[in-house]
Amino acid sequence: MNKVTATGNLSIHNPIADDGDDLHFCSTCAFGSVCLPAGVDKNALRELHMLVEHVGPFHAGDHVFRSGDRFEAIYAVRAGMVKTRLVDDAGREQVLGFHLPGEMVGLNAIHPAKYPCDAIALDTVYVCRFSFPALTTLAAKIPDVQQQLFRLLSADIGKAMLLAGDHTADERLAAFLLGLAERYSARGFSSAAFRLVMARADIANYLRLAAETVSRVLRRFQDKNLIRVEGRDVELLDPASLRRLARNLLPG
Amino acid sequence: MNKVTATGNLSIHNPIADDGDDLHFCSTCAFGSVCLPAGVDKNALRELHMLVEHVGPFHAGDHVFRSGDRFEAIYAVRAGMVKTRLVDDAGREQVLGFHLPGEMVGLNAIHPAKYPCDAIALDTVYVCRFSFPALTTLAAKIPDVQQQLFRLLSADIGKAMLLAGDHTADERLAAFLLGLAERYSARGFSSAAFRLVMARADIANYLRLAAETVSRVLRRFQDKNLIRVEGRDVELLDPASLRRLARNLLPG
DNA sequence: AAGTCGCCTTGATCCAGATCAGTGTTTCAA
DNA sequence: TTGAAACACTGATCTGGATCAAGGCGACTT
Repeated sequence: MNKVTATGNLSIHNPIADDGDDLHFCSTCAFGSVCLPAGVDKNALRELHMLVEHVGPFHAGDHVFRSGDRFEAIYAVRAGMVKTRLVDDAGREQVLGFHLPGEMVGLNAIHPAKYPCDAIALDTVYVCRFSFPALTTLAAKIPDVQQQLFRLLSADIGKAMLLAGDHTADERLAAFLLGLAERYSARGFSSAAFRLVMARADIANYLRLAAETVSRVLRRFQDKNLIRVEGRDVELLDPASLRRLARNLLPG
Repeated sequence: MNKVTATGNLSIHNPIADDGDDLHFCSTCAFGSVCLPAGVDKNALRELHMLVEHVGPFHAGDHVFRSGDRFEAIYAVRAGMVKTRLVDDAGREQVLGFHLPGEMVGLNAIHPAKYPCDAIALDTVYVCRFSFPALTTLAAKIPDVQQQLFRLLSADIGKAMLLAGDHTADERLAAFLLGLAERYSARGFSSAAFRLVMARADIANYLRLAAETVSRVLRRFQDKNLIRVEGRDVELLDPASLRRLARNLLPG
């Protein structure tokens, strides 16, 4: 995980004054390719950095934003894990996703112009806040920024559609574990072993399963030597077999 | 439905020379608000019209694009209905959506840069083709175009997420019928009675149900006087009750 | 170190919807 | 007008995963 110096709740500090950790973070962030010095116009780049506010820390259970809040900004997770969810009028929760460091949150709020879901910290979380009006202005000036936004939005449609398919509990869980592994790996963390920061109930809800089913399937995967589970820590012992299980549900 | 003069397969003609029917279509299209003369810059507007190619007709079963094709353009349906689907390596189909006149197809292809799904005409279909590179260039110049693209993309994320929820067959079907009604109504068609252009099997697949279940639920809805079904024609007799059934699954 | 609270796991039972099997019905070609 | 094929409906049975019901197992308090 990124080590981030605590700076008090909701503190905002100038990113340009930030230290090496921040640069390391940016290199793995969803906006990294455009945030980091490339062939891009230097002034424009400075503008992108100017509009980023570093916010945090949030603690487990804190809301980054709430359903119904007016949409003003999208967020990149800097550290920790964020869960998005909606709660229907019967009070039932529906988990929409988990967001790792480097991933964006809030893209689904552009259309309704209000956040359509809650974003909740699962552990200690730091985020980058991108004012959306400022970002669109910048996007009109820097083609790479616009492209990246289109790509991020489009990718989310694809992800959501995959999850909507009808798949067995085994397929879903295998795909979930591999998906996490791949995302951790893309951000520079280990893809073989990682921590399930969220509760079993959250995993279950996200995958549209019962918590009991998640327990049982993890157990079964362990018995077949596909994984090793110990509490919230997982190790993928046989990614190839998992991939075979999940093949109908993985991107591609 | 829009009456469109047949012009031969894949014919392309200059939209600026188009007749009144096209204008009527544009007023109900997803891009209508930006395509049609508003307070917008006239030259820019002309550019948007310039980059639109009218393509068609496609006939039932024809592909508008195929999975794996290089992504170059997004499409607005002008007339008819388009189904998007993917086929996994085991040959099983997964229906991703149905697209009515005025709706966009292909937004989920931006990220992978290849179409991740097939788009197939369900009946006689005409589309507007928007070259994506041209569109992004234009979006950088006209804020309304950029905004509209962001909104369309964001809205699709929300739709896909709702479908991913776990819901009973009754909820799904009620929401499906109401959703269609609302979309037809938004495009200027009747919301009380319309035709299910797609086969029962497609509806079932889209809703992750068996075709038999769709039959049975429609039957049950009819017995409860919620709808009247006759072949592929439906009439919504009691939208209020349907809405109550579907409340956990409808936007909002 | 004992109690409490939040998970997590395991076993037993149940049920919504899938699957299987068979029968109409519509469409359309010749 | 007949035949064939695709589609739609209905009934009987089966099943994956939900639900119900108990424990177990840390991680904090006190």
